[in-house]
Amino acid sequence: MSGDEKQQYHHGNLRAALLETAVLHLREEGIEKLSLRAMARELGVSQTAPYRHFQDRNALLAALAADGFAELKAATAKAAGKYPKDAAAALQACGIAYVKFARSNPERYLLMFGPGIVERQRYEDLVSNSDASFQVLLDVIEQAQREGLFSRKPALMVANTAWALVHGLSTLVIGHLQWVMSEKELEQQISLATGMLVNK
Amino acid sequence: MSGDEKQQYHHGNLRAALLETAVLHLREEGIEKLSLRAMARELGVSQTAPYRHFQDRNALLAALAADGFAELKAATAKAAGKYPKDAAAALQACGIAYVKFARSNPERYLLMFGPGIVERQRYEDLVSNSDASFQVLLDVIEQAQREGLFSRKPALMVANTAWALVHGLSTLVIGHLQWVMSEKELEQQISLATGMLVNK
DNA sequence: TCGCAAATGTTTACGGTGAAAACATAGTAA
DNA sequence: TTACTATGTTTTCACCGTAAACATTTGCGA
Repeated sequence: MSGDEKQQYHHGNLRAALLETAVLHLREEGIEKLSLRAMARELGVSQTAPYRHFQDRNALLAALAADGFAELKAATAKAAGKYPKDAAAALQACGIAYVKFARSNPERYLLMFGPGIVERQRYEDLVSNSDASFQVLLDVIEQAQREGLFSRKPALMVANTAWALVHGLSTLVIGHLQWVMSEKELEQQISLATGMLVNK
Repeated sequence: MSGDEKQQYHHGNLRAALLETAVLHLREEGIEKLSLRAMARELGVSQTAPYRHFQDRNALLAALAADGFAELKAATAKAAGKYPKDAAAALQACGIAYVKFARSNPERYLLMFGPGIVERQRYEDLVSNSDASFQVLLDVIEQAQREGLFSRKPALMVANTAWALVHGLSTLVIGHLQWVMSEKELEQQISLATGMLVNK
């Protein structure tokens, strides 16, 4: 795109630019205030230009959430990958990475799991990215079962439980607790929680 | 007041009526679409009348959430009260009641814990009702510890874990899972989850 | 009982929003 | 060059939240 400042009719990369500034706006003002018009203004583009790239506001939010799930998956997968031979440790690392993601992207996390997007199932890659991020956790759990943990418990229910736990910790840590804590305390909390699951 | 249908200047009970129809609108359309004007119209009242009872839209939502927490507290307390001598059973019952509340009031639940309300701490009874509903769970946990469960673990962290678990199950059951299940399966899932906590 | 203040509604008005429709321009491939 | 397609723009509409000024009712103290 070069460095010259000429006013161009075509922005050149509006879609990406929209998503980028949307993340910023989301972080600073929350979902309710996120306005297509304001973003268009900020990008020096007409108020209806965004509609060339997203069917409507909801679609923009869905894309934002889909990206979020991709990042979440990457973060947890990376953490879990560090302990290929110790599923309990992997689970714990995974949980920590999960909650940290939520903690450092609170508004986006709430968008991903909140009521902000209607008819989510209509957005293919939102669904698939979401499933993929769950799969990471599921894999860890299954690995754990191969190592003898969670014996005689239905795998899926265990995975549900584990996910519920980290998801719950995340949403609570994000906004609804005074007991939000230091990095260190947070890790202890997560360790204790996941530890209770693996029965240590 | 009375039963005659005369057009009256004063509605008589606008505040309560607003909250009531807000619950309905919330259930049917979600928070984003909930509009003061639409509600006013539906109640046959001018579009600015609601502002006599709520400072702004946010305050209305806060009141709605506060009511929700009161109901949640009542539901869990009632469930827990059935097992005064068996904390593990009480915890389980409490969890089931909690998730069922969320499941039957999904939009409201998401309002209570989501980003829909800004500056929650500014609304006194939202904060106090929220705290009170947490207290129910905390009491059960402490009772459990007196019975010897969760030995040698910090009480607060255990409570956090328990809350995270039921909260996580709730939000997941509400909207983000295909594995949303029958009433029976749900209870099994919760039993397994809380069971894993109490180490059974 | 009267009268007045507070509570509750109404009218009007402003600026912001999502979105549809018709039109303009730029880039691309024949 | 020429036509097609992708991308922006202008204009327009129907909403929305909410502030200000005004009206009516109600309830309470004299």
